[in-house]
Amino acid sequence: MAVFARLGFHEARMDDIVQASGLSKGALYWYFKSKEDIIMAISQRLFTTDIEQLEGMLMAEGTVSDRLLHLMRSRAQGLLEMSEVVTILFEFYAAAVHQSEMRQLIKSYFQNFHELLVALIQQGIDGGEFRLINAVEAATALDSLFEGLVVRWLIDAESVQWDTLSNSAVMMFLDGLKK
Amino acid sequence: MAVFARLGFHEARMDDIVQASGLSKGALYWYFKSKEDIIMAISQRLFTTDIEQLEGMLMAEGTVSDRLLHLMRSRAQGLLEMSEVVTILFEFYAAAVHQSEMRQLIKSYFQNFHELLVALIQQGIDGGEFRLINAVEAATALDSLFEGLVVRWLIDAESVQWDTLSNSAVMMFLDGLKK
Amino acid sequence: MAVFARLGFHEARMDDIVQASGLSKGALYWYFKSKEDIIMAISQRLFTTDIEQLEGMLMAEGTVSDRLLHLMRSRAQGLLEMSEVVTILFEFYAAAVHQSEMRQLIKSYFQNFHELLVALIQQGIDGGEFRLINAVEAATALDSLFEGLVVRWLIDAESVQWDTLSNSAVMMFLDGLKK
Amino acid sequence: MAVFARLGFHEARMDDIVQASGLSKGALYWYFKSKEDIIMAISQRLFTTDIEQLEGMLMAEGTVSDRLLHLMRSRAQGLLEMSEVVTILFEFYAAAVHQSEMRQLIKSYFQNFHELLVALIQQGIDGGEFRLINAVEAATALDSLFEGLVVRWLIDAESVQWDTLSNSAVMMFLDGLKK
DNA sequence: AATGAATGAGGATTCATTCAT
DNA sequence: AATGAATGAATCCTCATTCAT
Repeated sequence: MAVFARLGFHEARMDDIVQASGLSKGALYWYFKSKEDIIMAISQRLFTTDIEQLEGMLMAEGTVSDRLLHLMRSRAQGLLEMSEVVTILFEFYAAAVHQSEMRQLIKSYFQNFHELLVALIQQGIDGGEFRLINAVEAATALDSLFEGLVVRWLIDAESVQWDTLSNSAVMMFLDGLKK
Repeated sequence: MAVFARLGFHEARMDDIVQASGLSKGALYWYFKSKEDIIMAISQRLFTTDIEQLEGMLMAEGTVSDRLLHLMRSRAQGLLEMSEVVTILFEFYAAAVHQSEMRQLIKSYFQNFHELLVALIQQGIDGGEFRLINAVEAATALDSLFEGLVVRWLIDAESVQWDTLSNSAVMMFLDGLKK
Repeated sequence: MAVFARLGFHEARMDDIVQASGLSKGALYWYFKSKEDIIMAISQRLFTTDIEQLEGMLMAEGTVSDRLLHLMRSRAQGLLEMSEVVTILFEFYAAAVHQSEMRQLIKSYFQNFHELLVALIQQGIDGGEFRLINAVEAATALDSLFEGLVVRWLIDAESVQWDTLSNSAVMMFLDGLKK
Repeated sequence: MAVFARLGFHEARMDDIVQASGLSKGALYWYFKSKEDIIMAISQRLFTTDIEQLEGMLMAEGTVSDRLLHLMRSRAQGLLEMSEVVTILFEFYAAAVHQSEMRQLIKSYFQNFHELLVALIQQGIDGGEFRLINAVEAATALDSLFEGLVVRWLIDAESVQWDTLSNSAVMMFLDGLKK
């Protein structure tokens, strides 16, 4: 992951990975049958949702707004922790456009979050915390808001201050949903 | 652009471009000194803002909300019109991570929109249409919302219905800004 | 051909061919898309019968025996002239076992000679020169006699003296056909 | 042998042999020190003449013609019995061209038969069954006839009907030798 | 301005063989 | 005797770029 993050999928040479991994060329190919295979393995790790954690959110205490805020903050936290490595994200997105396997994987990843958001927002509506909005559209918007912040951050790190933004941006949006 | 959109930057061969362009190999190199050069030329075309159009927005009639809505809709419209070709977007983003020239270009592109949004939102605040919010943060959020929709759309076209979403998602958000 | 004859298909490196041909690596691949392709091209040249020459035999003057003898001698002559290169023959035969394209080619090559022999022998029977034998079987035998001499010669050059053998061996056989 | 017959020497991987043999990689290398070594071991088995059987021929009852006919038929029988595996023959011949050890082995194998044939034919001459021909040349021709049938058969199985041919072809030839 | 044959450094992959266990 | 993970030299092929015409 470090090698791909540093050089990109195409510029990264198998020799770079050999060196970084401490494996021999043969050993690397013993574990992964091709460069492509390594990329797929990484994507699997990167785009696998911790479903239990998500479901925990659904059951958690507190207002829906608070929980959504918390969810976004913890996702932001996750990104920051692996910031050395997230730069590959676009490589995966780019690959997804041309490879259906990759596309499926990322699609599912997106959908998992999306479904959680829909469920949470519906809770908010049912519980009288939110107005009678379209939960699916609201979830898509919130999803996109987050995804867009990630994009902006990757292109121009300084333009996105996670600590303040993940609060204020999401709160602004949630304000629009509230009664 | 069509070739790159179809194959991606790395998979696209100069011979593919030669064929698609109807030029000879020599002629292609007569006009562009390298593959890199073609990519930069495309990026220049893709990430150049029509400043005048943006400034027109600032002066236009109507409520700020309406104008923001209109802006988002026309950007969405623009994307849809070149949907054959937008799939290269991630390639450019990926390239931006490793090449400062590309990064600068996209950064500026983002910033142009961002500044317009800041100005518009400030108008809204000053005119009493919006609450006393942080205009920069609100603009970043709105920016990101749009950018995120694009990402989701590219990965999973069906999950983003531009015609309804660019309305409702943005409106939801704007509701959060309103008094 | 020289390279393959010297080293065999597998031991011969593309670099050897590059060197022997005076081409650059790129140029070699410009003309032949793979090593396989070169081998197929050579086989095409090697296993292409000069049909006209064969047909000439059919019309020629003289007894059938004389003409058969002459045919065998001229085939032997042909082999000797390219003796530097015939050593690849087994490589082609071995390849034919596993590749149908190669097998077809060699099969046709064999069949061309076979058909000529059948026709000639039939002439001999019809003209009263030969006994009432099965022309197809006789042709197969004569074919095989020649092919077997080639095999023995390639394995053990000294055991086959073309100048005397192509005479005496064939004549012995023809004696068996005569009235 | 089965693996080599199916794939050829070069295409056959040690892993293929490992799998086919049921041995582990280490065990395979415990018994054979290299791929080459396996090939040589197979060749030894394949190109070892049953000298006693041959000598039996010399002493056997019956006319020389009958015994020659019987010899050829039993060789043909032998080939048919291992027809799954004979396809490697060309691989060995091809190898013989470049490796003197292999060449020697096959040469000796050929010579054993050759010497038997010479002896038998000489018997025929001495016994008045055959004309006063050159026994060595006649033996070479008969050898070659058989070898050529094998070649034709391997390339185009249908063109050689062993049951009828090993009779008629050889008989035709023998007719040429008879008084 | 245009052509397209030629270049060759570079790179992913293979696979016979080894060796610690 | 047996295992199978590990080795890395060797090889085919690619493809952006050049340049004589």
